[in-house]
Amino acid sequence: MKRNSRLSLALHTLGHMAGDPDRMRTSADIAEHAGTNPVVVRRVLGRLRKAGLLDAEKGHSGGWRLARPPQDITLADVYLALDESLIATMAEEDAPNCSVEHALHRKVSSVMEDIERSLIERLAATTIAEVK
Amino acid sequence: MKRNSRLSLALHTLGHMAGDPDRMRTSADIAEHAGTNPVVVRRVLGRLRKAGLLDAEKGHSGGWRLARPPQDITLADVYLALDESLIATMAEEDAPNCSVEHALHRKVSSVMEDIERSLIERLAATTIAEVK
DNA sequence: CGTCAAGTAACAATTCCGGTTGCGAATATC
DNA sequence: GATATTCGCAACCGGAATTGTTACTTGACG
Repeated sequence: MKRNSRLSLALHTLGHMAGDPDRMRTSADIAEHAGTNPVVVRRVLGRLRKAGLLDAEKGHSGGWRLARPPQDITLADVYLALDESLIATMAEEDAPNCSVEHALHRKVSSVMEDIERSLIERLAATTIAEVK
Repeated sequence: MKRNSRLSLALHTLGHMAGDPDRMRTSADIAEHAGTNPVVVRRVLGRLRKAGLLDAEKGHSGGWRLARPPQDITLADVYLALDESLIATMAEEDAPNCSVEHALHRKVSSVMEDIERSLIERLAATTIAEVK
């Protein structure tokens, strides 16, 4: 798998879960379908669990399941749960003693923050139940 | 220097050039001011040269200079010249034989493209002459 | 008690990026 | 014309980040 695959893996999995919310899935099942490793799956889905989007149960007949109805989970929820920005932030300068550098950083950072807000707004408009 | 520093370096340098457009600067000068290496500077500024934003001259009294008045160079020009997206693209799946995967990819990609357009629009509203 | 599955730590493999060196080409100065 | 200076470029190194993998622990169910 390539880079930046965490969001892809998370959305892909939740998309399938939305289609059959009651089914319990193990990380091995999910990993096989997604073409990756069970540990990787647990790493990614663990974030979603901590964010309250998924429930996980151990032992026999254990696995993963949606913690909320799929209509109540938006793409923004998943994006924010992963805490992994798709919007690059400006490289912070250690010693911003240059006024030009400082002004540029402020300007571009301001734009990027607006863009990030806009992205979240767009993602919040779609739930995982709508993606099939 | 950290990641995503190419745009920072480019904008920083052009910002200074905008304040004194006639001065010729060598990559060694620029590198020292930016705290990096002359070769790195040439790598980054070389892209801007190919995009028509900068002129470079070899030999004695050679160096770098703006190719256009600073009022005619926007942040978007620099961003596009570097051909380095600040917006992450979705990991392309090799075999998109999964309909959920496919639908998700289309949905998210569509949003990301809108966001990228929006970013460029925002960057195009500011010229390097305005950042001081 | 044994099995199954998540949770987690540790390590290897890969990729990406800036930094560095070296050399060639072009141009100004002597 | 010789020399010095500067960009252009290719090759390689090293660090950082990410994914893949192994191994072990914890907890739940039959």
